[in-house]
Amino acid sequence: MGPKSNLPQPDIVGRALERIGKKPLLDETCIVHRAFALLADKWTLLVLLALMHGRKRYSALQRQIGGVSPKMLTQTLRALEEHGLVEREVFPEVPPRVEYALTDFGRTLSEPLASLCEWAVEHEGRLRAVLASERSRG
Amino acid sequence: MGPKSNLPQPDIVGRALERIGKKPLLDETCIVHRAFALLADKWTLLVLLALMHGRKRYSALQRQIGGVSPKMLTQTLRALEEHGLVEREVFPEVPPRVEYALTDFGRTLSEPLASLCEWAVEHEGRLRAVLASERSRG
DNA sequence: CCGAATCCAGATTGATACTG
DNA sequence: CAGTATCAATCTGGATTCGG
Repeated sequence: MGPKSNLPQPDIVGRALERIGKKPLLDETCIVHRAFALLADKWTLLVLLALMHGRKRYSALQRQIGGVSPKMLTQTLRALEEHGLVEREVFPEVPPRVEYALTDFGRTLSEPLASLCEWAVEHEGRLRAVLASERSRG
Repeated sequence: MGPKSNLPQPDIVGRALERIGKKPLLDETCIVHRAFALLADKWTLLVLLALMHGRKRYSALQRQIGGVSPKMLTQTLRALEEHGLVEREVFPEVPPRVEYALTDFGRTLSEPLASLCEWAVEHEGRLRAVLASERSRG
């Protein structure tokens, strides 16, 4: 986002870490630590990713995110709503309809999320191998 | 993987999602779902990020990652090792020394991780506000 | 009918003490 | 120094139930 592009080193992580500040690293007041605490959750990233496609109903989310129980989906959505990343809209209809959508703030996560997705897709072969060997050992 | 680069829209997420495939979205066989399951853990991202700086000893990691207990640090490191993202090296010395470092595979996560860090730093103000209001409500 | 709250069993996490 | 053991606490998820 920042037009700060004349840095000599191509070390993307180094650059990002420099921007974090001069903290030792990752102590609990560090914003990166805090941010990861919000996102690094079993369902949160998947819900955000699902909503990147656009506004969705509760039941659509439940169908698309395989394995999520209604309880955890609701819980995850409520947390995202509290954090200002997702908006919840209730339609007073019968049968009831509830829709969820990313807020503007939520949409700012599209780049990091897409980056993670691309990583997963790019390394699918190795990942599947890792996961397979993990299962065989229990 | 496919060199499919003549898409008209600059929608980074849409592009990433298209590259995931034509799956409905995020079912449990989807590699994105699987990959997130490996990474979306309370400590995993922080440990990986800490190791982006370079090779580190166990105690250095514990000091830098505020709040992590030895049990969870060991558990997280062992999982990362099993997944091929981190390498563990034991030096037969007294006192004992164990060092951890990212593997080549682990380093492929530098871009997504940096992207997340930049997001956190860029939105630090709003994030801190969100976290503050969360604490006040319990 | 759809969205969500409750209850309870099982898994996960964490603080602390301890060992090689 | 680098972990393991132990036990308490928290979190998770599925079944069931409720409410509009």
